[in-house]
Amino acid sequence: MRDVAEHAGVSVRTVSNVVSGYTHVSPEMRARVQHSLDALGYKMDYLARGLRSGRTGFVALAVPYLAEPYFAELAQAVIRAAARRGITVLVESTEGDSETERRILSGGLTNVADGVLFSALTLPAADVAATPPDFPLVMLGEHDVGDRFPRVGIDNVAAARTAVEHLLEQGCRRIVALGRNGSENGRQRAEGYRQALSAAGVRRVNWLVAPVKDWNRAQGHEAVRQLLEGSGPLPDAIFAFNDALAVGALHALNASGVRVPDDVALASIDNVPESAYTHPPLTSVAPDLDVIAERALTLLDEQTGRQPAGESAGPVVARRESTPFRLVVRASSRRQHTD
Amino acid sequence: MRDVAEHAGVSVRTVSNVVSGYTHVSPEMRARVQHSLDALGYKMDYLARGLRSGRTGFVALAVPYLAEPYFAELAQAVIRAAARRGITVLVESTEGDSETERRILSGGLTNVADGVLFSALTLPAADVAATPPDFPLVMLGEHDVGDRFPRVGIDNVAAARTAVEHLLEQGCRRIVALGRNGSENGRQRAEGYRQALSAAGVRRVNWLVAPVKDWNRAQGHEAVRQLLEGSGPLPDAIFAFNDALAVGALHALNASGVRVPDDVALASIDNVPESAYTHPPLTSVAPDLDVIAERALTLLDEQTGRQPAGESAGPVVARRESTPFRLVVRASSRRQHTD
DNA sequence: CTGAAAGCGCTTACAG
DNA sequence: CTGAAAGCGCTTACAG
Repeated sequence: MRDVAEHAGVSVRTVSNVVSGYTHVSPEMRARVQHSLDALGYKMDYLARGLRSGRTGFVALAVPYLAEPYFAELAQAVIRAAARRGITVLVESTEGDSETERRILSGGLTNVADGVLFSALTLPAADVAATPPDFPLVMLGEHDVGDRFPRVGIDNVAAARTAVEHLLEQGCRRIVALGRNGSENGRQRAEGYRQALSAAGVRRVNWLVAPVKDWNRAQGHEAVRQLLEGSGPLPDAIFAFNDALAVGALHALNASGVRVPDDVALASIDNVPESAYTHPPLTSVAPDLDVIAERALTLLDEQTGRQPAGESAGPVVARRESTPFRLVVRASSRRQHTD
Repeated sequence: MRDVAEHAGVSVRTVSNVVSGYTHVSPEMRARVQHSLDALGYKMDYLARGLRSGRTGFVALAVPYLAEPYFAELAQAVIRAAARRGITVLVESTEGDSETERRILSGGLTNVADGVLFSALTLPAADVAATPPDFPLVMLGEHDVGDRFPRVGIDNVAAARTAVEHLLEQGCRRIVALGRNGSENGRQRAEGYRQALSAAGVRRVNWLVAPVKDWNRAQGHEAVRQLLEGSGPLPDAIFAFNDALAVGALHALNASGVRVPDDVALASIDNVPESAYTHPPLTSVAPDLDVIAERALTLLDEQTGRQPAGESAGPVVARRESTPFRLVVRASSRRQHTD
């Protein structure tokens, strides 16, 4: 920058003003500086800027498993939304490790990022209450860490209820839930499941499986395999807490020659791209990831811009933002083949 | 850091030595400093360190589509490998945009990362030759940008040949290739396909589809749907250039009631997790992503540590590293049901 | 509208 | 083995 200033015969202040898009620079001055900028091939060092200004232009995104389709999609959506704002995303994959989650909460990413978007899995709300993070943070998904920080995601109770209501409409009555209510996420989806059954006056089969942490294909497969090996009566539908579990379930069903949806219908939540290509394709509740990403970034901005003139250094007003979702009906649940 | 120094009654130099793990510090001094470090809750500002030392501890990874399972897996592997070295990964998704790729090549990520791992899609080798990047760079995958920079990935010719040889062993003779040879990646996989057929003395059907850039489920589905609608004779096998295309192909096959593998066998490359759960499960060539990530990081390190005592500021010795792969045989190609 | 100068939090020759 | 000091590339009151 000094070189540029010399080349243009101005002070570094002026160069800084130009590259930062500061308004009060005369056009001819701006043109002259721009010329030198180009001539010397100047490239802003964002780190140095960050050191001085306290802002880096980075946002960190921490997810449990980047390779799980849902999180990969989410990350993609966040990167897209961030790019629109000219900010770069730093992706961290916690691998479901609670130590890593705790480290992130205590600011492990924070001197390199202006804020963090955090999709937690195991983090106890008590920890958050004990040592509240002192940096801009927004939680993604349902994991509950108390209400000190905003959270954005779909209304899981409603999403689960929607999926189960759909199965009921198809005539299913023995609907099993595949997942587990050990996490906040699980509790909410289980609650939606119960609500739908109660409202319809249908007896709960209430059969819950799969460890809390791993809502993946392997767990879904294993759980349903065991169900099929058992001697009990088959359910006539499975509501999986997410698509990964549903894909695993479908695999077990297909392998055993159980017909989907005729013998057992299937519906779940996430609507990952893969679900449109399974055999049969999966009915799933689709969150709008672009909206989630957009809102999350906005809520982060609002925290960054804190500390106004007055004294209002109070805690962030926690908000629970429920983003829209829709049910995508596919063959896995379509009993009466209407189309 | 100054505060810590004061608290411990030493100079900042000493504090810096301690936190950097510099060897020549007396144990008692180290202990005293450590005590102050803990007492004050010191946290290193890596940006400031980077500004001074010229190294940030970040590595950038640029992939075409983060949400494509293969790239999500790759990113996960790179993040894991980087974590072992104490470095953080910055993930960029180019969305297959050549402008973005060019920007990355001209150093768009470089003042924030010590080096970049780049899985390019469209970047012309000529561009790279014209303005060779002046930062540590290693190319991932087969995209050819000339030999100024190391490249790591599987040997695609061999991988494709392996898959096709396997189909031939199953008795298939009319083997169609699903993909396109417009990219380097495509050329190599097409070449492997040809080699396998020639070696077996089998006539090429040589039927190539799907745009260069989008080897995804939708393209695979569409291409095979059109094939099935055509009046020509059906192939007895499809070799898809990657799993995403294969998943799409399988979807079209299943929808048309074509039996896999009995009518048409199917094999591809990537072995993404999804492929173990399709119906039937997909035969695929599995690259070892952990090895790729590990080697890529090592090759980056070697470039960073350049400029030895002597004058050898010559160009990096470009190396083509071929990482191991193995064929995972699943039901989609198993003609004689041996297990 | 523009200059001269301090400082963000570190590291690293240079002395001792 | 440790100190005092310069400087990485920026931004930003403070003057003018």
